Amino acid sequence: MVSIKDVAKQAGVAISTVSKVLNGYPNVSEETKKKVNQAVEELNFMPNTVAAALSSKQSGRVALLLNLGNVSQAVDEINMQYISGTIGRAVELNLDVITIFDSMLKNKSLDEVVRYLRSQSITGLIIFGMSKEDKVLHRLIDAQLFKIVTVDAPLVNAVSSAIWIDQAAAQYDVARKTLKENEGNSILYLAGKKNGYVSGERIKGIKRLAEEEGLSLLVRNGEFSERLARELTFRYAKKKHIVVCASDLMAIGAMRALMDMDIFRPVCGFDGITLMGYAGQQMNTVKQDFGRIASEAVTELKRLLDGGEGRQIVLDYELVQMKYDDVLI
Amino acid sequence: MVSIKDVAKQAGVAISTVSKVLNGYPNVSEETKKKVNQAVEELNFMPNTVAAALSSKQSGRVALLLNLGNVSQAVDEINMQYISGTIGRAVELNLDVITIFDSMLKNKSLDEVVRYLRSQSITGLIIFGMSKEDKVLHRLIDAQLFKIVTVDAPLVNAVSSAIWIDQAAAQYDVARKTLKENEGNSILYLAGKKNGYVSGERIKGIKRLAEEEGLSLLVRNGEFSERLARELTFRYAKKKHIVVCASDLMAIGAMRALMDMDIFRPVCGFDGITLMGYAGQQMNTVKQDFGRIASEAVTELKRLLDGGEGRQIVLDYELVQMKYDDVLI
DNA sequence: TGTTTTCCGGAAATCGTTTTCCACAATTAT
DNA sequence: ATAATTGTGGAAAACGATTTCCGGAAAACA
Repeated sequence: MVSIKDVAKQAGVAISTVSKVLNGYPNVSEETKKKVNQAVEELNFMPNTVAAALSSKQSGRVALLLNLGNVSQAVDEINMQYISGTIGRAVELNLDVITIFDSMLKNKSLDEVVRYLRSQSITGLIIFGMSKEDKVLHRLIDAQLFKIVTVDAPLVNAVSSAIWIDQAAAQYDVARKTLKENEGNSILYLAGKKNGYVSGERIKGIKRLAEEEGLSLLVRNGEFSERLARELTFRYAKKKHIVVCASDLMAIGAMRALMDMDIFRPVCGFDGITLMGYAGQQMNTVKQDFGRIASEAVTELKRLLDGGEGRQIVLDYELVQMKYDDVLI
Repeated sequence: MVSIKDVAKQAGVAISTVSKVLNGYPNVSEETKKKVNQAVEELNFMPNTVAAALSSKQSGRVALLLNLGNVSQAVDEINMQYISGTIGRAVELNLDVITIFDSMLKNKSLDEVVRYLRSQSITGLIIFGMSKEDKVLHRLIDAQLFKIVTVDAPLVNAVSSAIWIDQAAAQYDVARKTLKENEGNSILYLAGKKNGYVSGERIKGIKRLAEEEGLSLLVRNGEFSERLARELTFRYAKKKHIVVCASDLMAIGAMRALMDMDIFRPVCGFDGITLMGYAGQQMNTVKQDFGRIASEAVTELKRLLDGGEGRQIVLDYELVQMKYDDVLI
């Protein structure tokens, strides 16, 4: 394997000089740079990222932490977009990505998690979809031992950034649109996880709408479960209701229940997943571009790794209607 | 960070001795082992995998190569199962996993790919869903520079194993079952990719069935596309046909087309993805356990890395009918 | 011309392991 | 008792980078 040593020999310079050129340090003359770069070309040299990671604690090894909480095909789609978005951008920024699932961290103490990450020379993390209850992750962020970007969790400090879309506003918007299109004055809201950050925000949004418009509002906890949404709809949905759901999957469950009950009332969802096209009925939903969110998260993490300060980033969303033709491939 | 050096000091032995204990080498007395293990406990030591990888070219860094060819939510489900299956098992076997998408390898020469893998200290690969046309990957396997496990591609040599299910038999079985349940004598077969290994095998299976049963068989290429399956069904499906599809997604497209045409004929699919539950009609399909396949692939790769010889492994499958209740979460 | 400053490039230590080789002690064989 | 064998642990050289520090040449200043 061709190493930096071979490049140095070929270029007739010292190893350290090659390293400097490669990493764009100052104090290297143009002439020397040229020699080195030429040698790199000739030898087809590519630096060993493992050695680099060992040597400088800086070299970008990054963990992607996914919450596989409910495994379902709907979530699969979202997670795949997270993963491909993350890895794609990471390659562009020369970061190595290790994918980790929350299940691998279960029953681990903070100490063990830190040790595991350190043993992998990981210096940065991107955490997707973490819940309020996850004590270990919270303490991990608090400890400020790693640069962290959270997605959909408002946790910011000196070395951690947070990326999200304004869930409350989005929920408000999509429900309001559905309402206006259908002339109702009563809402059944099927919420997500009790302890989820996004769920809480979405509830705020729907409450604001109800207040502003003077609507009656019935909130039930659907745990992001299609089955539960179905059951809750059977139990609580009245003819007057517009059913607003905290996720597309729940919206599909609700819609199916309504169809079984021969009640034809509007339902709206949240996420913009493909499955919505198969729901049998066109619905409003909030489309989040998960790939872009992931890509932004990586970009932000890179900024943190380069010494940037933690901050919040709010991304935009889009209201769409999804039907079969749109999702057909 | 606590290193092997600290452990050595704590245990009152040499660094090399600690390493030997950790890696289970012989020529270490029980007493010394005990001392070392105790020190490891006390210091909460965890070896730095990066340093290990650098030092011994053996230390298990493994790449997971995914073909994202058609991105669709159906494939997302499959890929997520591949990914989680791979990573889950890899953790158990102490392997690091780097996830790579085929798109990252596009337009790269064999040399570049090899260099990239080497620069990452990757010694083993698992390749999911590769096509016959992929010259670079074929040459990569031929070169025998890396231990490789292919899934659904019959490429075996001294250092590469292949894992698959018997696609021909599975296609034969599921079509035969559907046929027997419905008393037809004519098949419209919507095939997958022209150059896919699995597609070819499945065609063999359906041909054998047609021969054995004396059925008329019309084969059309559906490219694993739901849209194309839909169009082909509109164009070619006759009342007498049973429509056999090389994937669930195509089966859904075909089923929808039939419904639009008010022809009610059986359709069968292949894969066993969740989306089948939303098709509106219960269908036969072949259920492949992708998570298990991935897990077996990792196990096999580990065997190769430990010096095992390349071989073939054939996994089993299951015929199922999928309906909404089964997929509801 | 002599002194200071700036600019370049190299030598060497370091990161945390693995692995080879060697020395010593303990055991066995002669 | 001496020689040969074995078992056990340590010293030290890798692995391939990064990074600190230092010395000499060139440029700037006096």
